[in-house]
Amino acid sequence: MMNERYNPLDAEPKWRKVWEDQQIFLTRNDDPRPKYYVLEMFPYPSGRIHMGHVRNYAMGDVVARFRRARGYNVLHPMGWDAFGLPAENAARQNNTDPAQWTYANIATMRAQLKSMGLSLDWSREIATCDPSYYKHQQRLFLDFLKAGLVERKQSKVNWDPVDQTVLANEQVIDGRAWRSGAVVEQRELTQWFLKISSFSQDLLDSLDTLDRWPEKVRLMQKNWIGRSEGLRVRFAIDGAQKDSDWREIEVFTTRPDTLFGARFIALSPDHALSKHLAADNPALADFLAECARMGSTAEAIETAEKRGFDTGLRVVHPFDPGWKIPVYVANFVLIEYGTGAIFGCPAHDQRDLDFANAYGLGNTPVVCPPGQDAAHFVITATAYDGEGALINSRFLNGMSVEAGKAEVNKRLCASDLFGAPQATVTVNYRLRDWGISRQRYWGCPIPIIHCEACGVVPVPQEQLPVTLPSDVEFRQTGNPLDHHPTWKHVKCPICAAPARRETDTMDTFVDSSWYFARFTNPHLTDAPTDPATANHWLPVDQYIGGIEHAILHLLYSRFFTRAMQATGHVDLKEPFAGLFTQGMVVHETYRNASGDWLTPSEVRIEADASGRRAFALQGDSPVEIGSIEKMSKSRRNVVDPDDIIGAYGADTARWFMLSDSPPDRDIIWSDEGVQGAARYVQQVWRLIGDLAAAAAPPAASAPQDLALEAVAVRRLTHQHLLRVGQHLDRLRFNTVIAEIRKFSNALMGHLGEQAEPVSPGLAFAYREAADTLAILISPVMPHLAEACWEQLGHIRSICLAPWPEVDPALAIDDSVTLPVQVNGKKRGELTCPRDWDTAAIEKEVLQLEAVVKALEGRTPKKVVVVPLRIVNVVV
RNA sequence: GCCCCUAUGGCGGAACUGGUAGACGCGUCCGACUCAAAAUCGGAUUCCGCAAGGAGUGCUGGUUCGAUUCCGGCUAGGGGCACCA
Repeated sequence: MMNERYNPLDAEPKWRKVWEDQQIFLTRNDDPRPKYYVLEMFPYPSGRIHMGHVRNYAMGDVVARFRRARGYNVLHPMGWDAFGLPAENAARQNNTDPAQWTYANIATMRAQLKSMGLSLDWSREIATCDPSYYKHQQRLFLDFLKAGLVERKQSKVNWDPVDQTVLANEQVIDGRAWRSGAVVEQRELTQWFLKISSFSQDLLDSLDTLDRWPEKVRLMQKNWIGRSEGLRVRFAIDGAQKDSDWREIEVFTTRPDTLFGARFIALSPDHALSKHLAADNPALADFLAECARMGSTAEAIETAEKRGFDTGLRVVHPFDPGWKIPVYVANFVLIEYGTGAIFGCPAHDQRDLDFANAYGLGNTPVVCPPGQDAAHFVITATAYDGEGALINSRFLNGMSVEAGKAEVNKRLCASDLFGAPQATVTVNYRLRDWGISRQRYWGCPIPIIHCEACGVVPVPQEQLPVTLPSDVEFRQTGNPLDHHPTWKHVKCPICAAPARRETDTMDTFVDSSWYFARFTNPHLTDAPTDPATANHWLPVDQYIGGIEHAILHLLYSRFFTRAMQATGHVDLKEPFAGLFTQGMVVHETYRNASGDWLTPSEVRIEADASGRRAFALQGDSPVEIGSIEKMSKSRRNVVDPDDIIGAYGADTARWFMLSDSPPDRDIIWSDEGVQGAARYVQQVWRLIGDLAAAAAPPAASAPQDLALEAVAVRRLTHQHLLRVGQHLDRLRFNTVIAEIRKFSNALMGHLGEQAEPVSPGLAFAYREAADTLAILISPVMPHLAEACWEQLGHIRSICLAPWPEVDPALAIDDSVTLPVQVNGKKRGELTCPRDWDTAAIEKEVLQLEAVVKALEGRTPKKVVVVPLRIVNVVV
């Protein structure tokens, strides 16, 4: 018998070498088995992996290994989201080359990921900063351009004054830049846009088909797309010339039912009419300038008063030619949404009420809440936006809000203003087009040439890739490509005249919007994808990553897949059939008396019945144990994966990462927990050793008659095999681990009670149990599983072993133990054959001593028998 | 402000579609081994109670033979959106 301790630090590298030498995780595109594509969000090569990566990739690897054992041809690739600002910042600080910095980081992190024992097909590795990748991204851009999915337009953009670049709306959080944290300014620039809004409705509708996505993510995307149905209404400007450009104002409203409550029209300061009027009205021009200066931070918006400027214009109410309504320019009206103009109904919209109260415009209640007296219902400081009956609204009086909307829609769509319908029913979306221009060096160049004569000219496909120059200067602020002496000067592809390259590069979210497709044929040189292969592998069956990408990355990828479908690169709409969002890794924080944060490795913990205390290793002074928070450099509550793997091995780290907490919730990293996992590694090793000593040879067949205890062991095996498989299917890794521990606990208990010698039947049962245990742990602890497998006498890698089949006859007991309740309180148990009918159970239950006692002579009113579950005697 | 999610022992959490609440682990306590410690192994561990027994899944009401699970009302914590008309 061999009961030496298992040494993961020796064993793990050995097994990884075996996998690599035998190319076990190489995936062939022409493998005939059913496909399964599992993908974890690829990392940004920041320098080192962190515990969040360990958790993410451990989960994906369990899925990959489990599916492989279940007979699937698994695609499980890895790559690098390698463009982005940190490389440029490092270049600026240390005078290094962004490419060198990035590739050095990749080398470090690749080695770290390999030390985790992930079953990745490294032959498919890609880096988005490599010309062999971004060449195809440029091709996609040009194809999208041709298909009308790209637009160049002047637009008001979010400008990050620190990073000196443009940000998408999604990258502005509380008025601040998502990366630099700077307060974002508004600027007018010409930008490239991807027309994500042309898919608004489809992106919304298809959310319903994503039944293996978290409800939360679908809801967030739904809100982000922000569909609202309403009416565009054209108001004639009072006294305007018939043929004037400024004879009407169009507004968007979702409350046409409140049209008789209108008190004003408000234009956005950026509305064309506002600017037109300001041209010969200096006071208005001043007001517009003031609005432009106003910050867009959350606080600024929160505290900003509603301010307006009376233009002096009046419009005509669409239902009453004699009713004139004043036109204001108001600071709270957004140019980007709807038509950039609204009609104000103060009684039923809080913003409108605030504005009306500030300018003495009054209000007319037109919706009367249920139970209120219409004659006495007044609005003063709080608008009413609920349901009710319409009042003060002529032909709408008495109608519900819903009916009123329908009536107004019907009438206004049918009536005429200047030869066109006065109103149209429309749908508005909050989702806006995706501005991708960035004034940065370390990104994918936009393959466009600007020519004085020919205008905007796409770079001809055969000239792709447009590569980044390597000799760049980072000491100036702004875009290094713009400062480069030669790079941007080219000949126009059409007329050969001197022309200028586009110096903006693409938002890095573009890079990650199609990498999952590239993995299917990653080294193809003449096209982004080969559609047959891409269509075979896609969609990704299981995608795993952080919830922080719920909107940005996932929505962009959904758009990109549609755009790639429209341009013939793939033939599907939804890239990710299954999505799983894992929780963060969190840890206690430690602070010494002078308020400095300490890392976990600088702290010693003492615990007894009175609680836990911490002391600094240096000086042994007491340390305050603070709140549990996401691992971060600022709080120093980080644990380095290298340290853990170096001390305990990868299997222990993986096992602990997946135990305890449900995978979608945060997990608290604790040293005690890791030690528990390390203990279990040794337990399994001992148990397998003991079982191996008593087990039948590999591939032995079952003896004819099995003794009772042999059947009992087989039942244990098949019952736990069944449950582990069920939990794995549902990605419930914490309960997977609990079931495996239950199984090994039961086997240890059994082995402890068993007297020598072992019968042939029992030897067979041990063989089955040990083989099964090794396979059950193999997705989570692959190195240990290999060592156990070898110990059990197997020659080929456990990675090639099929997942055992559950024998239903063994997985299901033929007798059941039913809890017996009297009036809902448990009083006893009844063990009976599985197939007993209700009547037999009822009869037996009423004779149970505990039941008779609890009845105290009373007659049962009713006996509820739930088959295989419970019996309840009701008195 | 609007929308959503969550709440179970000392701690992380388990409980399939309404059916024995607390699986599995961590911690703690007791014991074995040891000169001793570590490691390891065995036992106990929701609360009250010596016990019989009783109470118990944030609070509160309801549906049900039976509720952690379903419904209504609250409280607390977390998240998303936010002058979106």
